[in-house]
Amino acid sequence: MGEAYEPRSGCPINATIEMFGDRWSLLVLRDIIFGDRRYFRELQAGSEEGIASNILADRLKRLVESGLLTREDTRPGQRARYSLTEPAIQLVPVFAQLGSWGLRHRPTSRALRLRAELLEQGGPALWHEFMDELRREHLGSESPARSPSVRERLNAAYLAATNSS
Amino acid sequence: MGEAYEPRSGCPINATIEMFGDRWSLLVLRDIIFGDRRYFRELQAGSEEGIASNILADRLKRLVESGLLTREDTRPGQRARYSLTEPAIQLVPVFAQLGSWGLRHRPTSRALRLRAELLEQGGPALWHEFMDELRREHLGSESPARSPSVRERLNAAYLAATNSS
DNA sequence: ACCTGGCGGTGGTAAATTGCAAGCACTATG
DNA sequence: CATAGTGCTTGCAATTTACCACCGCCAGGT
Repeated sequence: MGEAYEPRSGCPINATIEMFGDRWSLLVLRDIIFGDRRYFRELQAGSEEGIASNILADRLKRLVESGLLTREDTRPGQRARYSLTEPAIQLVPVFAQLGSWGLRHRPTSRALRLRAELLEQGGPALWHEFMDELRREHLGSESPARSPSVRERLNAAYLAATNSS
Repeated sequence: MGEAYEPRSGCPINATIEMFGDRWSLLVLRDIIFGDRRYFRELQAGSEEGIASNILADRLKRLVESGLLTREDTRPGQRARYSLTEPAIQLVPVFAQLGSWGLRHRPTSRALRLRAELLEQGGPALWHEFMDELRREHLGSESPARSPSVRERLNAAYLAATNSS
């Protein structure tokens, strides 16, 4: 994977799977999108699944090469911020469907399930509101911010569940 | 992967990725769902991406173990038919979103792109019609069949594109 | 100048996965 | 009896993945 290589077939589903069809790429993007993690160590330390540092480094590099992330270029030793690109932001509906399927057919923890449930209930309208929010944060687009943000709502539900259980 | 193992985390997205997060599982399901391939050699010979027989055998076994497919049990030497289960049928919206993303952000061939475009234009209504169709074919549920079927429509568009180009 | 802690990684190694080519046991057909 | 077709299985080499420890760089404090 990585840069622009030739896909095995011209099928859109295959072409997508070839970019994300591994155990980590989508999880890294998930943490950036829903967890608002922008820096290497934030991503590593906050990882639910415990990603190893070299795998995280490799995936970040591939995601940058394939145009899903941009990396603020800094001198070595200084922390660099990663930002989503428009293609990555458009993965929100994919995440919503993956989450919906998972909460119906896989064992999940109550707190983490809530995000997927809210995204499902909110439907495409909520997804697009969230995508606009991500464009503001990551692309610096100039559109009015609503409050509370979608992520704040998702996190509030998560926190409420972890405290009350 | 395979049978019911403990997921790395309780996140629905991760739980889903752990089932399909490889380069072949989803493609096998795609061919069964959209290509109506039900037998081992049909799947191997018709594969756009050229799956090897041992990998196909492994993935079919895992998909059966994890409850996404059922295998008609036959005497050895006789061909066995694979059928989708309800969880697998509910992957249709996931495929639709993966296809939509792929045709916007990845190079795809015109003919194969059409299926994804039709699924996108049809929206959730078409997805559910298609899922009902799959339930009839694979689960033997008793509901009235419409004509032409969704798959017939998808394939007709595909064939029209391959002939005219 | 020097230490300290945070920063984004790299290297070594072992395990798992993949892909290719053959072959196998069985059944149905002629 | 031979042939073709069924769903796989077996070796084996090559690649990929993953875990662990460790590294060099820079900023800030003293």
